[in-house]
Amino acid sequence: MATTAKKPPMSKDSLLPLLMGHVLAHGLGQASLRPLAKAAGTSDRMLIYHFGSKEALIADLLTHIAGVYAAMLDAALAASPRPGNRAELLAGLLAQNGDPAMQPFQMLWWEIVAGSARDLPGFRAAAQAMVTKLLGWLEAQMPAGEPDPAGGARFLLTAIEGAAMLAAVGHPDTAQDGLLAGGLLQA
Amino acid sequence: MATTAKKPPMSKDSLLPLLMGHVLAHGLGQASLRPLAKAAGTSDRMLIYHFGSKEALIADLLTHIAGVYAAMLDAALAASPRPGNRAELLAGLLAQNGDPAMQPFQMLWWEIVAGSARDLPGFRAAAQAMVTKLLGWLEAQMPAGEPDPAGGARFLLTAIEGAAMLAAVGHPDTAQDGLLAGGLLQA
DNA sequence: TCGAATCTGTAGCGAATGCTACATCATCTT
DNA sequence: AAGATGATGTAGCATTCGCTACAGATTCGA
Repeated sequence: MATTAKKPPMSKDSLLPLLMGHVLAHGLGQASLRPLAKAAGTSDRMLIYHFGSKEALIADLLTHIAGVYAAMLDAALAASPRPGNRAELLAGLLAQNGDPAMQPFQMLWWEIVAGSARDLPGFRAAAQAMVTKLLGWLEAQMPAGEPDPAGGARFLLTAIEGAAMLAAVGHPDTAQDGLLAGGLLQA
Repeated sequence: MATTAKKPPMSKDSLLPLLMGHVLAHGLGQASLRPLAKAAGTSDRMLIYHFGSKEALIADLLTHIAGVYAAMLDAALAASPRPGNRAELLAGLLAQNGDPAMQPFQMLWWEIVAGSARDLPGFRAAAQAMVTKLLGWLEAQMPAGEPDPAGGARFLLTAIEGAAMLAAVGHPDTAQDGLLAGGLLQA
């Protein structure tokens, strides 16, 4: 009689989005099996069954997150008009990074960077995938008439990531000022 | 008879350098009381006694690390000649960041950034202190005749941190290429 | 239909976690 | 000398950790 859905068959693919939600909300550092399982509506027992180990779960989860990120960029690329110049592109990127909706993703990103720096299993690959994707997206978004789109995209990427880091440590204006002084932004 | 030193009185100040050594070697994420105590030649019991709680210990440790970092920059400032131009300064900074001896510090740095992004107690303050110190150091190191040393320092800081992040995630050349394309480095 | 393979729940294990109770020892004041 | 104060060791507690053993349940092919 009850409206409870009986059999949505559980699988990695059905679990990963729920796990991602928990990790976005609470961070990777505090991600232990029982809370993760609770967030996904299962038990730690099942997580181990499907993923084999926590280490494998985290690795799978990171690749899934990288995939979601890539899809987001693809959607953004299809939706947004090509900016007219570098400053406009950079300003848009900074605004998007600063968007509160992006904050959980940003916080997760720094945990991935830290894990990548320590070469924890799965972290380096996910971080590289996301950076590579972002770099490609940037090249595609470079304004028409750029003499060196690849180099320009790499330049912007470096600036964006530096700005994101400074924002993360509570120097929100420092990067803005620097990019203005460097002529990458217009007042 | 034995040459064992009996009473070096234990204190926060005597413990912090040893704790820092352990954290540089193994990371903050795996820093639990018993291993930390072992590295410092004590017991978890004593760490709690001196610091009150693990949370307070970590906060004290981060402040200490920020102080050590500041002292390192002061020493470097006194020792190094003023570079002749921005590209020279930037190249020197990138080389220093890439130095293998700096790698433990870099890995720790990303953990601090991640903690700061999540606003873990003590992390934001330590990160801000270090960034502020580095920014001041950069301003003092800006080549003579710079029209806007403060803005230039912020610009370089953004670039350096972006480059460091890209190196941490296994894109070691991307930032280099970008900074070349951006005219901040000379080939 | 029936056996086999695939799922899932319950219960728990051994280790590690942060922290505490209690007793002991050293030192310092009066 | 006597007591007070601070420092240290031993032992343990309650909780959480990743993971496993075991037993039902379910599903699917023969």
